[in-house]
Amino acid sequence: MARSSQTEMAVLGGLSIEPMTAYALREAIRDVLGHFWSESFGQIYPTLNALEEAGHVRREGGPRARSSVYALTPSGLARLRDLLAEPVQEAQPRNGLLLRLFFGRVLGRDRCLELLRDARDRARAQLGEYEGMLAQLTATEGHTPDWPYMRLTLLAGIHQCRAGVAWADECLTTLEGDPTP
Amino acid sequence: MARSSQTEMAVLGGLSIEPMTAYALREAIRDVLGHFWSESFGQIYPTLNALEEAGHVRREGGPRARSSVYALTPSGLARLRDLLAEPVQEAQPRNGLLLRLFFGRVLGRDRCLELLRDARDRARAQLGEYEGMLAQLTATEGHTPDWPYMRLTLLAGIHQCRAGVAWADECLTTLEGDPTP
DNA sequence: ACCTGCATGTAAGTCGTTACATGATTGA
DNA sequence: TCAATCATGTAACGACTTACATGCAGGT
Repeated sequence: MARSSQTEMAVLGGLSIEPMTAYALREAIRDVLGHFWSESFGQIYPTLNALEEAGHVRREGGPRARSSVYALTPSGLARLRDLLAEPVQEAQPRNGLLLRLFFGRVLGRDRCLELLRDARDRARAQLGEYEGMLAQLTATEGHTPDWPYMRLTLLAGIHQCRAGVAWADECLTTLEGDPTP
Repeated sequence: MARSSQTEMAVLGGLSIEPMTAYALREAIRDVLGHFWSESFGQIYPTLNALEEAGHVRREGGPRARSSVYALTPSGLARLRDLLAEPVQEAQPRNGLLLRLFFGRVLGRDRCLELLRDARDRARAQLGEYEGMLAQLTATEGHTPDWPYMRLTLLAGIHQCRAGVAWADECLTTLEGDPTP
């Protein structure tokens, strides 16, 4: 068994795009899924070993080679399908920014304004990045069957950022106009 | 030392609103901070004990009483201020819905459409709840100095939900119109 | 008499990160 | 030759959840 079905899903899914080394897999997860997923080495290596033992991935190059490429087997693809079909399990929310703002009376209004301005600026910067990535992706339309699905996740990031900017702006306006210190 | 500064922050913050029992604290965190924070009993009790030992909270009623109320001490308030001023540490993102959609080619278009419709409906329902809560909160304007800060976090939820609905709608339109199976 | 809700805690287990240890390859 | 990057793994630790164990109070 892999460490968790969520990690297993990300690993099998990554290999369903194309075979690669554990190292490349981690980079791909960081660079491509980065805005909605993350895995660390400490998860990826044990998971790959477990998946190999279960016959869900095939290791080419062997453990002694300087680099081994993992590829999905038919049973691995079936396993991925099963995992993807499982109900979505939401992580319980933990938003450090909102926690600090909620206790804003203790933190002080000025600090809250700083936090909000910061959040807005980061959301704006992030939005620019996503829009650039979307433009790049749009240029390669049709190159891969994964294209429409990759686009979905980028759009999610874009909508989130826009909402973040709008929220921070609205809050800044009301808080700045507030006479109470 | 408490288990983690994040849990400590939530616990001290809760008691900064008003003194209460561990049980009530957990309920308050679930009901009031629920849309952006969560803590379980297994975290709250040990944290309260550690905080009492450190002198940051005072326990009234003692461990033998059927119910003991915890109150913030001056040093606890100072500790809370320090914690709130610490830089926000973002949890690494883990969005199970987006992970599934990203591998949508394997999952199948129909399943993806289901997921999106479901996400949209849940976002809509959630939005209604938040708007109700905001109306309720607006009615008690000025009753507590925490008011403007509570409002911020509710607004965040509302903006998030609206973005979620708009995103799902946009994705549904493009995916449904897509001829590729 | 019994059930529900309030209340307090512990223990085991899962999940995940971080730091450490190691070594090959490649380009400056 | 030296640094950076690619590459593979392990061990220790930390955080958090879940399930369990217990008991009182109040209403039906």
